[in-house]
Amino acid sequence: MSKELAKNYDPKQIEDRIYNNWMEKKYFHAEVDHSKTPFTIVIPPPNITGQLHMGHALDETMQDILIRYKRMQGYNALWQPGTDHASIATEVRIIAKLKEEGIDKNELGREGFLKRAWEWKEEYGGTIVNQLKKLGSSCDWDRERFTMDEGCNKAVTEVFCKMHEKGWIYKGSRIINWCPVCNTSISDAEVEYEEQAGHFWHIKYPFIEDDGTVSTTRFIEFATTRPETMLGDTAVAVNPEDDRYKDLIGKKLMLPLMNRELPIVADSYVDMEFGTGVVKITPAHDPNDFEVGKRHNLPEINIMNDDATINENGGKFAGMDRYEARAAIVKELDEMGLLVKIEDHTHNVGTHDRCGTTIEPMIKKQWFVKMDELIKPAVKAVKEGDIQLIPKRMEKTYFNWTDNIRDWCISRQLWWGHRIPAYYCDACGETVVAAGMPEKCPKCGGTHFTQDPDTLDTWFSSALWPFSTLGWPEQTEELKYFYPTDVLVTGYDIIFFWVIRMIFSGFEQMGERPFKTVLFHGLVRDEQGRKMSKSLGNGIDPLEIIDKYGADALRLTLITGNAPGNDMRFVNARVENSRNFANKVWNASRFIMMNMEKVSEEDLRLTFDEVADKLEPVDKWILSKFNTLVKEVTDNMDSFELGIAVQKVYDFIWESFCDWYIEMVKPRLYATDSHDSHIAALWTLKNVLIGGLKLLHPYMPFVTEEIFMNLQSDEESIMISDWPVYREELAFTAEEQAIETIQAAVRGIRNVRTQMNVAPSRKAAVYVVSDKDEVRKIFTEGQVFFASLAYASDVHVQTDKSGIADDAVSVVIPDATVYIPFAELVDISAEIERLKGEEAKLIKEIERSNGMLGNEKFISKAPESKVNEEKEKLQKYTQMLEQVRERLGQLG
RNA sequence: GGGGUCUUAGCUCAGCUGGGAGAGCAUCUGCCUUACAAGCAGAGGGUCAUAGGUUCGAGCCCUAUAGGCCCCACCA
Repeated sequence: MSKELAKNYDPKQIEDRIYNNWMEKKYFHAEVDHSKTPFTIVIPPPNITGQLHMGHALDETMQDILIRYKRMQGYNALWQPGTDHASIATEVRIIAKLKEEGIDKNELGREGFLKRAWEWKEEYGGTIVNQLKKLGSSCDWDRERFTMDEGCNKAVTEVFCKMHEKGWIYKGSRIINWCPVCNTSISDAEVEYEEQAGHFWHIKYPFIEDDGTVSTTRFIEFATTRPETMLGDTAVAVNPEDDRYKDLIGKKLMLPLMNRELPIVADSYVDMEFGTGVVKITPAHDPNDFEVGKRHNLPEINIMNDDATINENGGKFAGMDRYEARAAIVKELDEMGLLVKIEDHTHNVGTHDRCGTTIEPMIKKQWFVKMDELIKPAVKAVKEGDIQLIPKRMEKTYFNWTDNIRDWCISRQLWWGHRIPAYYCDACGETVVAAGMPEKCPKCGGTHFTQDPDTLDTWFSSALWPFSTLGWPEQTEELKYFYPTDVLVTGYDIIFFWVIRMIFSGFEQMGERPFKTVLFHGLVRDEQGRKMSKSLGNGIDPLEIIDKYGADALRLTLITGNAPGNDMRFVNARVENSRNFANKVWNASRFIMMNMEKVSEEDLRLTFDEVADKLEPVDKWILSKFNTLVKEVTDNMDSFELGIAVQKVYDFIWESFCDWYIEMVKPRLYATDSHDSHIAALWTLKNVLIGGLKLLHPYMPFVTEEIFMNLQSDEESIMISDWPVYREELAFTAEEQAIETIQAAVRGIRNVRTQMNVAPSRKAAVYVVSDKDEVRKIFTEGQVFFASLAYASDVHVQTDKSGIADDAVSVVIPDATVYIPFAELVDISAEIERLKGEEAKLIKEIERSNGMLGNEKFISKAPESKVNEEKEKLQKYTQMLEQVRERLGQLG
C-alpha cells in the first residue's frame, strides 16, 4: 500500500502528465444533461496576438477555481473557451510583419492581406491557448471558439441586420476619433487621455468694419492649443451673458491666412471665466465645436487628410503634416502681428490606446449603434440586482458610464474583422443591409453592388460572446441549457468595453441577462507597484514562474492576500511561500502514506459509524475542526470570497493538521501496542487529508491530484470527486475544548522552556495538578502525545502538589497548573518575576472585563451572548489569577 | 470639475454583516526531533493616516482634513 514519493514536491515532473490525463479522460467536457444543474462561465477571450501575462493568469485562476468547485459539487460545469480576433491589435502586428518582408498592406490588396492574416492566425493563434493549459485551466477545449469563426460571423451579421432594421444601427456623419497612423476611426472608449506639455497660443483676429474693410486696429483675442485648426474655423464664440462681448455678437471677423469671414456667435458652452472668454470654433475638428456648429448652422470645413496632413481646404498649407502646419501658421501669424503671446500649458491630449498616436477628431461617415433605448434594460438589471457586480462599488463605475452614454461608433477602416453587411447599389447608391450580397436594388432595380469596405469594432463580436459561443443564432440545446451563464470573471478595466456591451446585447438578442454575477479583479502590478508593461520591461512572465515554482504555487499566490477588485503586487517571496505550502502538503501526505501499511486497506475504507468507537479525542478534535472548515470554506466560496476561503484551508492544513494533529498522532503510530488506535489514527489522517485536498483542489489542482491518486484507489480523479459537506455528527464540541486545554499547556511549557533555554532533547517530568475530574481526565487520556509535545520524560496527573519539588517551574492554564521540576536550572527570583508578569497581565484582563460588565449600558444593550462570553472570561481569568497568586505565595 | 479607492507590524497585504488587532516575508533565540531546513519550537514588533461624530462598544459606520493611486469628463 505504501508508495514511494520524492522528498520534495517537483511540479515539473507531474503537471503536464496530469493535465494530459484530464484531457484524455474528457473531464473538462460538458454535455447537455437535464438531470444536472448547469454552471457556466464563458472565458474572456484572450487576443490571438496575446502572450499569457499575469492579468490572464489571475483571471483564469479565478474562473478555474469556480468551475472546479462547482464541478465537484455536482453541477454540470461548462467553462466555454475561445479567442478574440482583436482587430486592430492583430492588424497592426501583421502589417509590421509584412513590413519586415518589405510588403505594403495596400500592395497586397484586401484578399491577399486576409489570406496572410489567417495564416498568421493559424500559426500564432494557438499560443495563448497552450499557455492557458499550463495554468491548469479546465476549459472545455472541445468547444473552443473564435470570434471570427463561422458561427460567430453568423451571429454578428444577424445582430447587425436586426438592429439596422430596428433603426438602432445607423450610418451618419458625425465627429469621430480618427487615428491617422492606424487609419481608422476608433470609439470613445479607445481614446486614452494623456497629460502632455504644450502651449497656449494667444492669437487675435481682426474685425470686419461696417464698411466691409478689415480693421487694422480692432481685434478679438483668444487662446488655442492647436493653432493649425484655424484653417477650419467657421466662427468665433462668446458667452451670451458676457457683458464684454454682448455688443459684438453678430459682428464679423476676418480669418487670417484664409481670408474667410467668421461670425461671432453666442453660445453658453463658452466659459466666461476661462482665458479671454472667446473661443474659435472649428466644427470639423473638435467635438465641442462640432456641437456649437450644429446649433448655429455653421459650415464644417474638413482641413485634413486621413493621414493628418493638411488637405486642399488648407490653402497654401496643403500637404503639410499637422505639426508642420502648426509651426508654419504660428510663424506667419507672428509676422502679421496677430500672435499676441505663447504660454506654456499642460493639457490632456487624446491618444489611441493601441498605438499612442494623438487622435484627430474628424467628421466622417461611420456606422453607429444608437444607445439610448438599448442601455435601459442593462441599467435596470444592475439596479435591481438581477445582475450582481462584485465588489458592489463597481456599480458606480458602471452607472457612471451608462448615465453618460453616447452612440457607439462601430465601423473601423480595417480589413481584419467582420465586414459590415451593407451593400451600395452601383447604379443609384442605395444602401442595402443584408446577410449576403443582394440580388436586386429595391430602389432602382440595379443588380451590381459594392460592399461597405469597413469592418466592425472588435467589441461588437465579443459583446455577443455569452450566446454566440453557445450556438446562437441557432436555437441549440446548449444555448437553451447553459444560457444565461452564471459568472463572468474579468478585470474592472474592461467594464465599458465589454461588460456593459455584453449585458445590453444579452437583453436585446436573448431577452435575458447574459450572466448572473460579474466578479471583478484588479490589476497585477510589479513588486514596486507599477503597472506591468512592455515598455518598462517589468513584466513578470507567468510561464517562468510556473517553470520555477509550479502552476499551483502561482495560482495560490494570485488568489491570496488581496481583496476582490483591488490591484495587487506580485511579490516573489509570496510565490516561494506558496511553493513551500505545496511542499508541505506533499510531505504531510508522504508521512501518512508511509504509515498506512500499519493497517489494512479495508480498515481505511471503514465508514465513520464503523470506526467511531475506536476514535480518540484528538481524532474527534481534528474531524470536528475539519467539519467546521468545510462549512466556512463552502460559505466563503459561495460568496465569491475565494482568497479568504483558501486562507482558511491553508491555516487548517499547516497548523491544525500538520503542526498539531500529525505531531499528536506520531507517538501512537510509533507505538506498536494498539491496533485499534492505529486504525483510528490512520483512518482519521487519511480522511482528513483527502478532505483537505478536496477543499484545496480548485486552487491547487496539480499537487492535490497527484497525491489523491497515490493515496487511494477508490476514485479515479479528485477533480470529479465530491466536494465535502458539513455533517452534524462530526461536531465534537467537548473534544475541541479538551484538546485546546492541552494545547494551552503545551504552549505554556514550550514557552518557559525557551525562556529558560532548555534544549528539547532535555526531557523533564511534567505534573498536571487540577482539582477538576474532567481536566485530569483530558490529560490522562492525552498523556502520550502531551508528553511528546511538551518534551516530558513522564507525565503525572494529580489533584495536589504532592511529590513536586518546591522550586518547580509552573504554568497556569484554565483549571490547572502544570509544574516542571527543572532542579538546578531554576532561578527562583527569575521565576517569581515571570509569574508576576503573568499576574499583571491577568489583572489587566480582569479590570477590562470588570469594566465592561460593570457598565450598566453594556449589560442592557449588548446581546446576551456577548455578555455571557464576557462573564465566562472574567471567571476564567479570576480563577487563573488565584492559581498564579497561590504559586507566588509558595515561592515566598 | 465629478466619482472611486487606499493609508493597519520593518516590507507586501488580509481583516466578510462594528464585540478583546492577523498572515507571509524580514529580524532575534533555540533545534538537522526517522513527512518536510522549501522545516520545527519560541520571541520581539502596530495610540489601525489625522481630527471630530454616532454607539454600551469603532480598524470597520458618518463628517472633515492630509497624502498616494485609479476611472470618467476635457476649459478652447
